Amino acid sequence: MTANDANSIRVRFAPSPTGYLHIGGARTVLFNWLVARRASGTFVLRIEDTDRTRHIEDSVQKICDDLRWLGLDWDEGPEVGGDVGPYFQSERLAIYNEHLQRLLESGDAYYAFETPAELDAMREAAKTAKSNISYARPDPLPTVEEGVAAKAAGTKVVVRFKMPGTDITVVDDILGEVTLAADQLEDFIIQKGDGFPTYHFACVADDALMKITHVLRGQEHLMNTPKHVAMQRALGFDTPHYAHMPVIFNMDGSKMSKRDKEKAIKRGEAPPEIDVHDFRLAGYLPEAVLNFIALLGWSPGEDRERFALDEMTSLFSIERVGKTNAKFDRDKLVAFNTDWATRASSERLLAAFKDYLSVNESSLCGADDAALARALKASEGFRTFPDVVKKTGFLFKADDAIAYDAKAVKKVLAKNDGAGYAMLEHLLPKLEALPDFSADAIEALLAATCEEREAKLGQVAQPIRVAITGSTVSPSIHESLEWLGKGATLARIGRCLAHRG
RNA sequence: GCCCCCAUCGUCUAGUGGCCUAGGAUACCGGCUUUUCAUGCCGGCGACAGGGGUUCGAGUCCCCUUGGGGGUGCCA
Repeated sequence: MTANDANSIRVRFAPSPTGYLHIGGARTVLFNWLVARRASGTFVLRIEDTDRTRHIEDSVQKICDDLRWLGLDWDEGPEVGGDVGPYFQSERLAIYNEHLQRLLESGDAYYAFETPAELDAMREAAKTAKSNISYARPDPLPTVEEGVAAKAAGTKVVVRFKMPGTDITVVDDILGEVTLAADQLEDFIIQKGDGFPTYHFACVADDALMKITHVLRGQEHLMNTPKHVAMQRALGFDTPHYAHMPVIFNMDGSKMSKRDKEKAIKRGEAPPEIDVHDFRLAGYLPEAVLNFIALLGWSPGEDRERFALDEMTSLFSIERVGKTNAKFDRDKLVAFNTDWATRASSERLLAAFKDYLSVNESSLCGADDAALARALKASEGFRTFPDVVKKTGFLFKADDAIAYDAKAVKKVLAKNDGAGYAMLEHLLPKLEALPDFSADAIEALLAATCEEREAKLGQVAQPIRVAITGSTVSPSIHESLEWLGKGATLARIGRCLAHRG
């Protein structure tokens, strides 16, 4: 069976280009992608750019980049094309108009002339009247001719879909049957005053025309579905399988919104990661992000929870997607990342680390692969990539660029009448005299020093650490010194001593 | 207001009438390992929202209440 068989599964992810890919959107893509790959079906990427006021430049590029970073590819869509394109809704206006005409001719849609202000007033009135429906269908309905004439005269007109007046039941693969009463369903706009279709209409037309068989989307779309089903019936389209997934929230129960970042900055806090790109910048592994978000609303059972994309693909099924909204627990994500980083091959880790440095325009970008790989190795057990930089960054700096952390200096060097400084003074000539500046030789020297001074290793190692890194964090002291080299080690200790007082 | 969806440890979840004195993960607490920061290992704390039914038996089925979420746009 090939992906083009008439009965094969086709799914889609249809973002609107309003910025980076949101982490919740990533979960939606993932589940769709999993359904497609599991069934050897087709995954379509479609851009819903029908709202010109919200369009943000470069969004499509960014979304594509984020998907690539996650390792989720698409079979049809931007950059790759396909047989049922175009895949940008803004390029499909002629197609929408054709189907809109059918609706107009069959009487399932009609022109409407209310202005936005008038509609606002109607909504207000409905509110005070405690009515379910705010839009009163005109009686008699405007004729097509009246609509065309009004348009020709330059009046902004919209087209509304005429709901059938019956209850509508949606069959959802996650939620089961959901019925909405006729008196809850009012006529809605399918073509805006600017001639663009609304989401409802474009989505229904495209899903049908692109032969989408399964629609997996967020639960916020559940109430839209009866409208979509009604249009499908009027248009003679098949209704695809629907599956509405639970929503992802912040730990405090609020929505995960891009605005959270600005709010946090205003409060002087670090901005939280919200978009996929944020997690990339923050030094997470896409494997960990994917693994973590897969578990938000889905579980394969049997207490299994660590798996890569290929394992997820064979484990996934819509039947096992839950109904309960989830909260995004960053602590657990960090734990997953730590685990994935520990288990990743050195090649994989190096590639991911270089990507991290690159997107952050880090000064370590210029370092060679061997040095970076060594930094990774020396940082084993790190949680996210910033930890690696924090731990090994001193190796990539000039000797005189080391800044001393005041707390570290006080605690390790200045305390006890400058015991740390004294230790450095004691150590400096010994290190200088060391013919072989290897980790083993350094270890032997430090061990001997401990014995002769009746000191613990920490009392010897910590002053050195602060002298060469400016902080109390580095890889093992032996490894650090060997790597730094004799010249830089002596220079830094000398400089540290000179800074005293 | 009206409509719809949901409800197991702080969090993510397993559980599809007896295997549940409710399992795992993460967080938290304690201990061990350790030259720093991490990691790792061991142990502990910790939940079926409440109330009615149904049944020999309910976390699992039904109803009500409460709580959370969503919809009610010329946004998607």
